[in-house]
Amino acid sequence: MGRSPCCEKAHTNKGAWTKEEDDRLISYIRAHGEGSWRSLPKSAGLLRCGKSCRLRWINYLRPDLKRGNFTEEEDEQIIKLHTLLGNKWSLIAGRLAGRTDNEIKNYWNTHIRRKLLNRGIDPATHRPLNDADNHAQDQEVQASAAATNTVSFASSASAAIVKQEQDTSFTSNSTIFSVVGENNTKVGKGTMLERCPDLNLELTISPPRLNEPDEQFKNMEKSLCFSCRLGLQNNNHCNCGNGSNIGNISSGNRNNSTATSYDFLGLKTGVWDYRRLEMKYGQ
DNA sequence: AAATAACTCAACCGCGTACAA
DNA sequence: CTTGTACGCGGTTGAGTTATT
Repeated sequence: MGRSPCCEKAHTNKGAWTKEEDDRLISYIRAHGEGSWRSLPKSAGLLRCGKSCRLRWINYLRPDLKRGNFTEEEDEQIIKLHTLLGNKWSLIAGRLAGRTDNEIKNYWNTHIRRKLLNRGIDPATHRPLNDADNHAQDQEVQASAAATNTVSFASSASAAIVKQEQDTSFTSNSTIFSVVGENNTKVGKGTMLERCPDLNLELTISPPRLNEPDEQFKNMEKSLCFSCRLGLQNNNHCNCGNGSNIGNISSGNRNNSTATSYDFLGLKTGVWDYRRLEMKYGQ
């Protein structure tokens, strides 16, 4: 299928935006709201392509943008989210108020990458540098792991870094969602990984586990909410009390036996929404 | 002070996907 | 079901800025 150009290339400005263009865009969006990017430039009297307008608004002009330097907390949050999601910058940005995907992507490439390299961690895999042997071992074990329907959250990166339980399965009433390590094994509660196994951290949808989990894992599953299991203890979606804030369970009654939906990584989710994730991220 | 290397980040480009016709 | 359009995303580029020699 042929693809039409996103806009008329002729008669459009390119490069840096002028103050006047910014003002026009801001006042137009204030009056008419976001959206209809293709027709916006003409309506707003801008000689820009719609795509360019959208980008300018989202990355620079939006009033809710934070701007300014990233804090240490934000750094760590980005690293943690990148461990889970890989280069899904928009998803990562969704978890950081006032930050854009472009901003985070740039910041990752210019600062955090270097920071991780200085720590001796490969920013692409979150594994210690020169860890090829371990990787081969992990792959071997993975080959024997049981097959499940898989939601691949990150195709390339996705390796867990220390201080995070490898098996972050949680039970949502009738369905078990598992975020499992590549070697499909669990590490006891409180165990710190001394090295970074090449965790795939794929979200899997599978029937409830039949075999009895270890006692310590039963306890862990009872005491930690999904948010905490993802290593996001400090976010405002924690609802188990182990994190800092009251959670954000949208169905209201946490103990209700009916389906419960969670605000997962900024996406209002329930059982069906996980399927949407599968469609989007499944390979 | 000048040259140039390194860095930053706004903007661009191409592709994939959702959706309407 | 097919086709066309619009949008959103991730990778890349390059102009401007800062640091170093």
